[in-house]
Amino acid sequence: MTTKAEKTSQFIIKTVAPIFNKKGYTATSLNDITKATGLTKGAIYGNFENKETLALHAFDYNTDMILSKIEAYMDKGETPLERLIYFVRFYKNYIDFTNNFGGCPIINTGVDAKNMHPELSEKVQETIKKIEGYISTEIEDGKRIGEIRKTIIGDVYGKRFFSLIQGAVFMSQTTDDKSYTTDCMNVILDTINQRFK
Amino acid sequence: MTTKAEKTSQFIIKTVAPIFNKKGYTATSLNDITKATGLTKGAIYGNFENKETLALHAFDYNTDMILSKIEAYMDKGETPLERLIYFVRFYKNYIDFTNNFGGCPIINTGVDAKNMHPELSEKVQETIKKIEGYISTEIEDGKRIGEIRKTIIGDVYGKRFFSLIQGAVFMSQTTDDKSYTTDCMNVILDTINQRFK
DNA sequence: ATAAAATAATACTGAAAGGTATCTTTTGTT
DNA sequence: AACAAAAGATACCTTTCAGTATTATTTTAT
Repeated sequence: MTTKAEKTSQFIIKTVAPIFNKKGYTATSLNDITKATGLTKGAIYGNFENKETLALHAFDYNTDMILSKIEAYMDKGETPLERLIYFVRFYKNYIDFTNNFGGCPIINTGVDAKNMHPELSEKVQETIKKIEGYISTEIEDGKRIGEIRKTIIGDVYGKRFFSLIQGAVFMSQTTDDKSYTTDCMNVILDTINQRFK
Repeated sequence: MTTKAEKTSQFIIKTVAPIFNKKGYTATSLNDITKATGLTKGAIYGNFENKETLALHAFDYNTDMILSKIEAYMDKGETPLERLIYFVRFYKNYIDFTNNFGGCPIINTGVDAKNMHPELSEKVQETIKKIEGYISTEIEDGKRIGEIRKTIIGDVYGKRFFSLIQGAVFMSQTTDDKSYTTDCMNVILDTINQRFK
């Protein structure tokens, strides 16, 4: 059973998540929050200890949304190599997806929280490691079943691919030019086809 | 002749530039500015119309610093291909360089200004185009003198390389792990050696 | 050296910030 | 339907915010 408070909390997080993502922690004011939710400060502080706690929940909400979507995409593949390819394909439409809530939360929060908010910054780093793990795990699994060359090191390509992905996403979202992501994802797919098999 | 005011203005910009870079526009307060400079609000507002103008000058200061350093590096090369290689080598030490003033201003300001400050965001985009131009110009020049294959398109590799560079820089600076930039710059250098000649 | 002009310090403003204590309303239980 | 408990609204707190008008102090040119 979900209580009223639980539903309100979820509603607040969901409503506020894109605002924190767009404006960053400091620039998002309690006024922004009450205006967006239609609730008063009393309601907000009844459900969350303070602005910081709410921001942490908002980041979790955003990342969970992305991670579950990645996983759903990868599940379409039946072998490690196929799952890896679906992972890359996911990022072809990533910009359209994240534009709905103000851009990539990893980049936005990563930059916003660095130097400003250690706890939030830590969460970003964990998310990065998790997504890199998606890549390296599939590579190592692919090696084990003979689908991917033994010379390909999962960790190396996890970091390398994710660097290119995040770089392309940053460029696309700051210049409003989708060609960065589409081209770079094709580069990754070519690399996989030419060197991984 | 440089007047007192011009020197003070320059001092303020120089002192405040890393603060804006680290904390972002909104999170940087007038109190931060007066404390860092040792000056009072009267002095700040005597030299700058408002906080926004100061932030714009601060961004220009940061980018000019980087652009001049890139150009100095590229000047070491005597041919287009050599200059391109020196360009990439520059980014091998980029993290150590930008750590001194709180990270890459293109990434930091790009994220901070997007959705929040159109004029600053425009400046970031111009800087991106400028640096991509460094890459594509050398490629096209290299093609002209027969140093680089005709099939290599400058614009394409300008965007592609800079995506990987900025991605690696983002990863290195948010995870405090220099290996992203060192590995990715090696990847670019390998690509140049194997496909450009 | 001095007067005029430029520059910086002081003291202040109203607005907005995050947060809280208290009162009111809504909810679930009997 | 009545009541206790939970949830939300109101009104207020202190602090900090960007910005300014005025006063004091340096510079600079004569």
